[in-house]
Amino acid sequence: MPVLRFINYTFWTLSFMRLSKSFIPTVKETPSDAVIPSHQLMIRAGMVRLLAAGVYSFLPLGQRVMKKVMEIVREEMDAIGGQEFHLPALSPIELWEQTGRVKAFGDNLFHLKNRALVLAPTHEEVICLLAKNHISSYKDMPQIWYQIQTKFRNEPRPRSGVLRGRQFIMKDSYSLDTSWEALDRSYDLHAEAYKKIFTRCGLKFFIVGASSGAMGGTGSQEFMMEADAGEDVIALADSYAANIEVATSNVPKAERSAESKPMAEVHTPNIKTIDQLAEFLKVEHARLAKSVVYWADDKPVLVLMMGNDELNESKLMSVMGADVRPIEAEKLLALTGADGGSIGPVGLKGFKIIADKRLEGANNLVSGANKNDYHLVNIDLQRDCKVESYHDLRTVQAGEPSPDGKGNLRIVKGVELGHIFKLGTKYSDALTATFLDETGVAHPIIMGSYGIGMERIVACHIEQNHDANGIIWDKAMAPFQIHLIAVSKSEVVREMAEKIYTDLIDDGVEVLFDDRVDTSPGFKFKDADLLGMPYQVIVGEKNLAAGKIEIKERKTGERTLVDAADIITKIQSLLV
RNA sequence: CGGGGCGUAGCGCAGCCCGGUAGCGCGCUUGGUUCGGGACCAAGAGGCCGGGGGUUCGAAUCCCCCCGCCCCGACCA
Repeated sequence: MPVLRFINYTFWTLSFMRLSKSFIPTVKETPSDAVIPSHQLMIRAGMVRLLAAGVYSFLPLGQRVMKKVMEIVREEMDAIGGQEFHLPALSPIELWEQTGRVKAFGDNLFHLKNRALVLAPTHEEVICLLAKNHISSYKDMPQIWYQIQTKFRNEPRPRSGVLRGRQFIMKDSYSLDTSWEALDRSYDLHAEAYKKIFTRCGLKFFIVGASSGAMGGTGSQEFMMEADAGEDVIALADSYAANIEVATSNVPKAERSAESKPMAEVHTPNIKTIDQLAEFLKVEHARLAKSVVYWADDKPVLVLMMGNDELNESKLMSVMGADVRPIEAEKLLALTGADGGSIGPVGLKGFKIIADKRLEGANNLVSGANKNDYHLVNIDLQRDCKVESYHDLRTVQAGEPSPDGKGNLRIVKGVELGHIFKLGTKYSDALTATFLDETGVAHPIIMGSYGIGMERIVACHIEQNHDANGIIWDKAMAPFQIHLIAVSKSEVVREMAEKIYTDLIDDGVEVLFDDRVDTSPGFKFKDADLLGMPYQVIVGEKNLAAGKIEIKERKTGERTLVDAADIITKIQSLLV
């Protein structure tokens, strides 16, 4: 559509550029600070430069790619009825105090010294405030509000280039609904839009069940890309995928024996670990109830885990509805009279006691006697102590059977591209954002929130699409579709290349023209592969003498000779 | 925040152990020769050796403090 293309480069951005006049500072050597391919290549291709830890300048080429991604995101958000906003980065701190998130974000929130403002790390509060002031009737909903805007988070350790920065661009959207069913619809619309966005961006991704963490709410899913550089750990099976924070598996429970034997105290000198204990007492791990002691906010809680099962802090946090942290060794001694290896549930006073589901109803168990170097054997959790409740609290391990019965779990690392949350009424309650229903009764607005990391899409695309020579852009993401190279500075070559350049511009084709005169052919080819446009159009003297122009596909390396007269038509056919 | 590494020309690095006032490659400038896979020759420009303090006749080099960057961990919508 020629008209759209016209709009494209008139109002949006120039769709053509001469390399001789552009600022695209490519570098030959791999920067020593960069470890992962996307980071190395984004620097080498002149897309970004570091300004401070976790803070990057986007240079023209990088900015073009970001704009491509933003356009895709805009189109898909608009398609589900989203309305674009631009909310401020500066935000009054009182607003964040009202929702308890000054504390929740802690040091991760940037505070301003000379005003009572914070730099917004996300925008639930601002959205909710707008809703509180202007949404008053069920007739005003549903709404989907979004923006593509810079977020600030004081990450303790930025890393992996733009994958984890202290400042980054996020597409964040928020749904406002009158009911939980309506929230489900808004949530599903987002899930579908996200699938389209990541597919259009040429990313291989998968969706996992996730923890809501400090965002609060009733459910969430993450859109992940498998990558060693990732910071999330994912459990995957044939048809199951979940963040390790919430992943479950079909491991067997500790069996309850028919007979509960009498409990007895056993001297276990110098036994510190579960493995030593199992060896010393000659019992299997399923008979051991390991005690792990945490603070849940300021209350001590003893958690019983089977054998060597690892306690999952995220799960514990959800169960307790509180911040959790391991208890200090001295405090533990003071409260129980024993050290870490000898703690148990029997006769323990002042502790909330919960246990992993694997131990539910078990008997003839071994646990600490709350006396150093002593354990109790034949504990019956129903008979001998008060376990308040059982929950899934363990961290799954690779090789365990999938909870849906299909295959075994494998554990992979992933990068979180997007995250969608059913928030519910957490923010509308805190800020009293209510609406009146058909009968005139007030209810809190039901919210959802949804985020996509823009830089992550770009970096992940490069992680998945590169080779030893450089980036390999997908057409949808490429800053330019065509990298036109005038191989030599001979008159005929230059004239032909110039003609192709202007013809492509007239046609609305995005073209980067390597018109540099004092640069050797090899240098131009290396740059072209590094920058990674989908097609290179190579105008060289010998081919041209035979009336031919070469097209090289970056992805396959495949070269085609085309009659000079047909070159524009040929290029057009490639870009359909 | 804990552990480790690094900071010397725009970039990548050597020199530091063993103190004597700075070097290599790339890039850059000028001239010339090249022109299909990061060309060659010649002549140049460019550094408060991250900052401060100390030791010493003398510090890039040894000692102390600080700052910055990277990696591992902790943390993380």
